Amino acid sequence: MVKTRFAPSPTGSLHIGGLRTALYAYLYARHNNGSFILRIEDTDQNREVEGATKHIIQILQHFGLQHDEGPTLTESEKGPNGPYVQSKRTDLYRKYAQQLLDNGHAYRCFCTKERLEEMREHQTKNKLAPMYDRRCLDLPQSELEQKLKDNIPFVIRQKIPYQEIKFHDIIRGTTRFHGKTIDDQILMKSDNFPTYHLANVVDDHFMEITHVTRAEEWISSTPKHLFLYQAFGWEPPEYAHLPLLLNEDRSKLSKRQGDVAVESYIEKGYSVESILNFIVFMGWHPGAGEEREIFTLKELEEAFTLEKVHKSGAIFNLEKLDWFNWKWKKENHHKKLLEIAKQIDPNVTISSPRKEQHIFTFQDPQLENSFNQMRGNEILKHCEGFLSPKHKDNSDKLTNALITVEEKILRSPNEVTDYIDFYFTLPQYPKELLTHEKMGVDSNQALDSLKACLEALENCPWTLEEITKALMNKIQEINVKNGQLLWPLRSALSGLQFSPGAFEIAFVLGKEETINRIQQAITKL
RNA sequence: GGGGCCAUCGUCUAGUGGUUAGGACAUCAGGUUUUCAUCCUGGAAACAGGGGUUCAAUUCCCCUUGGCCCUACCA
Repeated sequence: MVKTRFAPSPTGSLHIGGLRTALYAYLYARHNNGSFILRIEDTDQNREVEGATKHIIQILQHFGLQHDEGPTLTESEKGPNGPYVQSKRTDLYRKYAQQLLDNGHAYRCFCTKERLEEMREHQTKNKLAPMYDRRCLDLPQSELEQKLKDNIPFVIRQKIPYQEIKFHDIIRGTTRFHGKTIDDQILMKSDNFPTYHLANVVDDHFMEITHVTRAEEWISSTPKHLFLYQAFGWEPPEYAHLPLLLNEDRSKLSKRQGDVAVESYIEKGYSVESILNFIVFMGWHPGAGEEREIFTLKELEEAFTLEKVHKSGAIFNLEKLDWFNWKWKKENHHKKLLEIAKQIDPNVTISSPRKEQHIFTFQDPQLENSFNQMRGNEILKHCEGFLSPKHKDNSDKLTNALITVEEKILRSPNEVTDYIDFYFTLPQYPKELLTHEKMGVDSNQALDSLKACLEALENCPWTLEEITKALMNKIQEINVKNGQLLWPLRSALSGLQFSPGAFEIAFVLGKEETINRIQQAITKL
């Protein structure tokens, strides 16, 4: 059975690259009806961040990447091969470190950090590879015993065999290394905690991991791990080294050059689906003949194979994420509106002048009202967190206002305040805004048009339909082009260069405020 | 310095020993729309370079170049 694992260290919020690594491991396990394990690698006590483990579990859960074995939110664990937190397994690592010592595959090293530093400095200066010089490899028995008796701190180093080693990687094929180029790795630190290399091998073995999926940066450590498997006489797992996620300048994706915390993308309003789709395609593609652009998690589970993962890194470019997010939200929003409309009025007529845009015509204006109310609530869900308090007071007005900027909110919910503020406060604007040369609106025309609007709206019942009808009739009556009347009206009502259409704005503002704004504009001209 | 990995439009990518090298995002132009957006149509845009192998190479091999990763008592 296939068994994969995600093994993060709890050093802070989950990195977006880490999420992708987890996703690939999860998908591969599910694709093969295997299991997916979460293991916490907290062997560096200095870097551990309080609450990070919980945070990681929550994020994985948020994305639906349920693990079959590992720690849980209730601080218990599930699975037969626990504990799944390395700091609780230290006895195991000590036992196997001792075994390595006994078999001559490892040795104690008493060198101080200062000496190691000096040695490295010297090597670098002489253009040599910085590597441990094995001074402590063959310490005479008496000296060794004396140092132990004196309680001199030591580490345990792996004795790397000076021989060639090759291994197969599912993504990259065969790679060769020579032992002579590999440093004698520290396996146990002087605080008696293991390093990644030892803990990782021991755990993967006892947790029966069949496929190790991890980032490319681990390739050069793989021979060390393989030598360890050799020393223990264990069967190594299959490896798949994943391509890196890159900064704009092609270096490894880092905090310094942008946001890498998964959490912050969730906070910014990116949906689970869009994040998942975005990251899964940075480094993988199902191959020829695949035309779907957006996958559900289930569909990904079916489609995913490690063989189709790419070799080269991918630049983490947010433009596409924005597109995924918007596309997904839009589709879902319109699906939902369709549902709601049919629920409210089974006889509703729906026309679709454009792709994924619908015009709903209800039998009864009363039904239309309740539909609009629900529609507004739907939009509100997308932007609630970004709404400024001063817009929250008038709920009817808010609902209608939101509907007029629906698409824009789906695209960037965080800008909702900018989109709707003009409904609540008329911006200061120059009188030039009311004119438009290309459309044939000079200030005389603007004045005439606005006065005509006043006439048209004076006795107009205040529904969107009636407002539209009244103004369009007026346009015919005074014989101007649409834009000649509608441009000055729209700009008078919004005070903005760009805004929703004049009819909708008038409807949202209400009769009194509409007339008021038109009159204000007239005094400017 | 040593070791390793990688290389198709700006970005994510499809693809093949013979293709007009395909798609998406971004971008540009035109159209629809009272403005912006949306929507529709169209355009520009890539096989890093040099050698082989071959009738034929973007595809296979080698070299060069470039980028990246590792080179910690971090993972």
